[in-house]
Amino acid sequence: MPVTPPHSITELLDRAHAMAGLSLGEIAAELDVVVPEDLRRHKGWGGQLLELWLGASAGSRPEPDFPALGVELKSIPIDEQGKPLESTYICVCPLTDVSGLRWSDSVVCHKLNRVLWVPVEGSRAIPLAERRVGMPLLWQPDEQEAAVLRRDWEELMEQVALGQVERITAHQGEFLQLRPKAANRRVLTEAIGPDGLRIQTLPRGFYLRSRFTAALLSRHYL
DNA sequence: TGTTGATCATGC
DNA sequence: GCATGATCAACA
Repeated sequence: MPVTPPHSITELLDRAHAMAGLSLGEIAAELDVVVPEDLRRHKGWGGQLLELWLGASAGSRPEPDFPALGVELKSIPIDEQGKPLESTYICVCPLTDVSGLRWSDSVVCHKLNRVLWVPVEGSRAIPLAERRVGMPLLWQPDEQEAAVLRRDWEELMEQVALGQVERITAHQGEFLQLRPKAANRRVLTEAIGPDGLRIQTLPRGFYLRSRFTAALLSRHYL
């Protein structure tokens, strides 16, 4: 029952491989964690269970789950055919002081530099406790993927910098999209407005389209 | 039926 | 409020 952070990539992968094939209920039992009825009011439960098992540093800091290893952990819900059921949240989008911000310095770039993807059966037809964990995949974007991600990011951030954040929709971006990320629609944060003045707007987050994660998974597993 | 916009829990 | 972990559910 690992709780200390892994000392190496190898150790992290060993732990992740040991999870493959287990159900969430089995893992929860090992960790003495209660399994909720469903995820409606426990949306991050699965991800946090994996964090516990793998020894990820807890907390809500804007840094990788395994700081010493530079690895970000992402659980990804998949259907019967192994295709992602949801887009993947990456991080919040800065909405002020963004002029001069470069891709290579961005949180998106850093987070996606090394990701440990852990597929989990996500069909709502399967009781939560019975959903199984799949084979983990340690991934780094290849040149083409990185180029598109960079372009998406630059286009979105340019609009943010120009005070056009409220004109951005989730339709934009080939791989990366910008969507609301908040407790509810009444939450406000500061942003740059159309006239360069500060405005209050809904916080936004960067997400990876499921089309992208689907390609990434199939490229490795197929 | 796939996506977009909205929402839920938690810690600080 | 902001950052983490995400999925829900209405609508195109």
